[in-house]
Amino acid sequence: MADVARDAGVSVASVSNYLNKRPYMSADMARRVAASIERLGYQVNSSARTLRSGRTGLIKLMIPDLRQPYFSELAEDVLDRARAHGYGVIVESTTNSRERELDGIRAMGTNMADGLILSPLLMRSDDVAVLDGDYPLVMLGERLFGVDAPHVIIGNRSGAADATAHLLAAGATRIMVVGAALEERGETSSGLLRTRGHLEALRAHGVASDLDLLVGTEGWGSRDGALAVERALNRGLRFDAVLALNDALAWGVLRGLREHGVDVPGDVRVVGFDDVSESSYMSPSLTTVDPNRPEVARLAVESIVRQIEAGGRAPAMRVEAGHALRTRESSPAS
Amino acid sequence: MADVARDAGVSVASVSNYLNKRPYMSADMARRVAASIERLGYQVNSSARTLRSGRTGLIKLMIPDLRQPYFSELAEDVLDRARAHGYGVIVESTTNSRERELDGIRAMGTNMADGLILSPLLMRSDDVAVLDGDYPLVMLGERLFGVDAPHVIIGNRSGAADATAHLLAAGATRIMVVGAALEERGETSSGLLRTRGHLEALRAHGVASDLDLLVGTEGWGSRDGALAVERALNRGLRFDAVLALNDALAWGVLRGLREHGVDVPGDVRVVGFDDVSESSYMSPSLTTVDPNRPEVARLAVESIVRQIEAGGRAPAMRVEAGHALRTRESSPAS
DNA sequence: CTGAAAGCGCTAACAA
DNA sequence: TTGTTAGCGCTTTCAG
Repeated sequence: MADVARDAGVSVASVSNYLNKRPYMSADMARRVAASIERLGYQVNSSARTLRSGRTGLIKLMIPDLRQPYFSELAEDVLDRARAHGYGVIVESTTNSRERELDGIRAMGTNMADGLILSPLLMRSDDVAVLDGDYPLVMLGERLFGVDAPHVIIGNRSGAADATAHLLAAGATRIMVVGAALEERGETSSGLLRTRGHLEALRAHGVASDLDLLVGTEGWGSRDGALAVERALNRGLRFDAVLALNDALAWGVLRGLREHGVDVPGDVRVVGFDDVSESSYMSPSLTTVDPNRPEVARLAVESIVRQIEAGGRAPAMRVEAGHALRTRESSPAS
Repeated sequence: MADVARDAGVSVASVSNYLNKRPYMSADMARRVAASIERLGYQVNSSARTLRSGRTGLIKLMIPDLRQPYFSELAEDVLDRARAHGYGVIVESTTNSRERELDGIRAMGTNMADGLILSPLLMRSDDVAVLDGDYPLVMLGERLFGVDAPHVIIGNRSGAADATAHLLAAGATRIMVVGAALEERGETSSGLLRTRGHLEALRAHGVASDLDLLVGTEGWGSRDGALAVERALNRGLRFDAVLALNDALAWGVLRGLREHGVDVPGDVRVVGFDDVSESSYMSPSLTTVDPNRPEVARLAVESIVRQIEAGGRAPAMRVEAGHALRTRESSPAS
């Protein structure tokens, strides 16, 4: 920078002013500085800028697993919005490890990033203390409401309820829920919330629920969905519809049913959750709940940027992204 | 840090020594420093460390699109290997924009990251100059060999050749290639290389190639695959096998065929490329070329880390990750 | 083995 | 409007 200043015959401060687009600069000086920068091929050293200004220009995004299409698509959306605001993104996948999740959060103390967008999966409510701090933070999903920071929530309950209502309207009487989760010591999770939404819808429609139809899975991948169907069919479980709690599970369900000669939607209707892009191209194409991922990303990034600019964490609040049922072949509108 | 030094009754230099695990420290001092750090909850400020040491502890990963399962799985693998070496990863998706690709590369001049792992998509050979520099760099894929840096290549040609040989052995005579690319002013691309591998295999087996069977697509998503089949069928193209140049295309192909009542593998066999995890759970499950993604990630990260530790870019060289055909239902072993 | 001190390159008061 | 200058918090010689 000193070189540029010398070359342009101005002070380093003026170069800094130019770089940071500060007002009150003669057009002439701006021109000269610009020319010198160009000639010398100067580029700011971001570490120095960071040390002095306290800003890294980086947002940290922590998600459970990039291999889940839902999260990779979300990450892409976040990258996109962040770039629009001039920020880079450090992506961290917690790979379903609670320790990694906690470590990643603790690392915020080293000022590697200006803010954190966190989609927690395994943290427990007694872990929320690690999130204490004044750095900008946005929580994604509906977990951990004890945290005093903005939450961008998705319609887990209402989305699942809509999906269930849709199946009931189509005449389903026995809906198997794949990926279902039941109350676990006060913790919330997408699975739990979606399951709950489903049960609420059943109740609202006066349909009795059958615990046998709530099928838990180890993970939330296609493999788990296929396995769940396999096992259900083998033990003679009767069902005329499946609500898979995410699309990857639903793909596996479609495959599992197909393998057993069960026609979709003829014999069994299937609905997923997430509206991952490939779901339109399954055969049959998948009816699913669209949680409006781009909106989630937009709200999250905007909040984090606002907090960064304001210089600290914003108080707890909830914004919801809205959702919609995408009706396709696996469970056409009745 | 000064606080810690004061609290422990030592100099800041000793604290720094402790932090950086330098040798020659009395066990007693180490203990005291550790205790003070613990008590004060001290965490190093990475910007200051970076400014002074010139190392960010960050690797930049540039890929075309996180929504492509191939790239999100690759990114996850890279994240994993990088973490194993103590590095964080700044992910940048170039979203199929050449300008963005170039901008991202230029930003390396600001020392935001210690090294760059680049999977180029749209750069042209006349753009390679932007990659000039001494910073650690690893190129992914088989493009841009003019760049003087290590390349981790995948078996595009040989993988496609194997897939083709497999189809021919199964009795296929007319193989439609979906996503095919032909020579374009000296540029290489995965599509081109895979197409070339296919043609080579045809030739090796004495099978005439029919240009009509080389079908280009706009993108490489399921949608493009489904459209390609749709159009081929509509214009009466005859084929008894499909080589889709990536799995997402293949999924679309499976759907397209299914919609038209074409049985897979009975009427038409289908093979993909990438062995993305969900491909095992399509119905039928997809035969595909496994490019050994984890190995690609491992080689890339190890090379970049080695370069970072050596303090600069390594000379051009090629390491290949190896590949294997995964035979599944869409084209069983004959 | 430990401490003192000189910057890394930049930004932001403050002065001019 | 532009210039001077004091650090940001750490690492790293170099002395002791």
